[in-house]
Amino acid sequence: MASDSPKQRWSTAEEEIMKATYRALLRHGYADLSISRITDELDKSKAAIYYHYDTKDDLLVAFLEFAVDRFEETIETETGDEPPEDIEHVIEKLLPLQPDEEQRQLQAVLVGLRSQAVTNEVFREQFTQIDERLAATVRNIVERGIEDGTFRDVDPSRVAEHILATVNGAMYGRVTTDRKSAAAAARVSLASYIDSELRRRS
Amino acid sequence: MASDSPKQRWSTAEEEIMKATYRALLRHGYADLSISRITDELDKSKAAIYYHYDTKDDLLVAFLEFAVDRFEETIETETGDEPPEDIEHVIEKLLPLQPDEEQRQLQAVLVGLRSQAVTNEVFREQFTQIDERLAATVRNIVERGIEDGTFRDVDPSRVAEHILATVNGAMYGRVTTDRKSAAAAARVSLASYIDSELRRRS
DNA sequence: GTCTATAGGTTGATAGAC
DNA sequence: GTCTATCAACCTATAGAC
Repeated sequence: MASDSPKQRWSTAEEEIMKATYRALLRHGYADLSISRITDELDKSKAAIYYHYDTKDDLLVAFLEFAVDRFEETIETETGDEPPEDIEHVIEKLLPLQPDEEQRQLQAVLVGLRSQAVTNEVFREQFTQIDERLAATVRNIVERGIEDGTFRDVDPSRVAEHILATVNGAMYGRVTTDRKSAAAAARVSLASYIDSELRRRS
Repeated sequence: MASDSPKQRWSTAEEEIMKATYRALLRHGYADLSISRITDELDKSKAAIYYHYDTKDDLLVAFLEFAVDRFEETIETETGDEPPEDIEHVIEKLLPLQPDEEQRQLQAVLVGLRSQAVTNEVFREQFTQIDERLAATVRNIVERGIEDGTFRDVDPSRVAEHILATVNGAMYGRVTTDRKSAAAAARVSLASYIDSELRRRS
């Protein structure tokens, strides 16, 4: 009942396994991930992993949740009451102009996991929900902007999907190509779009 | 010397292997691709594959070229002289409103390959070039539009990156989520953006 | 060029001791 | 909960016959 002791999702051992999986994925990528390679990053044996997870698939599903949690923590967005700034804020969280190493790594791992969504239904459901939540966040901001008169009477859903697709695509390009300034260029153009197409002329 | 017999990139046997690899990737995804699984889709033995390709890696690099060729064939764009329509044309090629099964499959395979670009330099260089060519195509159209007065004096490079990111992101979402109408919504909003932000008011 | 057979290594997973 | 030792299955790759 106390305010601390928040229901733990991961025991200490499990969290160590998740972190080792994270490091192994960074080093080898999803296609070359194996239990042995996770063990290489972990101060435990293979059998220890199988004590906590029945199969490799179970471990991967758990890791997907772990990575998604981390992702959604980093974009947790305390939303203000200035729609244009709120949108900028969300975009900066999703597609930082100058991402630090931690952000780049998490995105790289997520892209590896997300590609599995093509053939794995559990993964696809997770990423469907992620995009659903992100689109809803943007849509809500646009709706508020329309109500308070900051934004034109656009279709909030369409605009939200446009923004989400651009941000996702720019991030995708950032981790799968060497086109260093492409993501920033897309972001600048997106901001200018929001300003000119969304914002009501005064 | 004759106009036919264009330098063949793939022998008959090699093309059969590439097509079998394609089918195996569709069925199992990149992470679970093996020579045996390619053989399952092929009327040849494992040894036959190793006669044509020294290692699995060599085969995968060859397949990457094969898939990229197919992709660039499908978007080969006979460009007209009406910039707004040319852009619409390119976008429809990259992100069809109603993709047929063949288009969906090729995109699914490409997303699987592209995720390898995160950890594999050869793959990353290929996708860097693909995006470079696509961005250049869009940029050229925008530049022509500015010159002939159809478009406003926007930054062609930024706008091109914006369009490419949106299209890539919407395609990415299409093959990795179940959000069926998201891609179409993004495309409609993108078209409206091009019309309102790019097109010069008359 | 393609085959069968096989070598040698790694994989996911388990048994049994502590 | 974690360990070592082990297994069968599968993997990439090659040898040698045709």
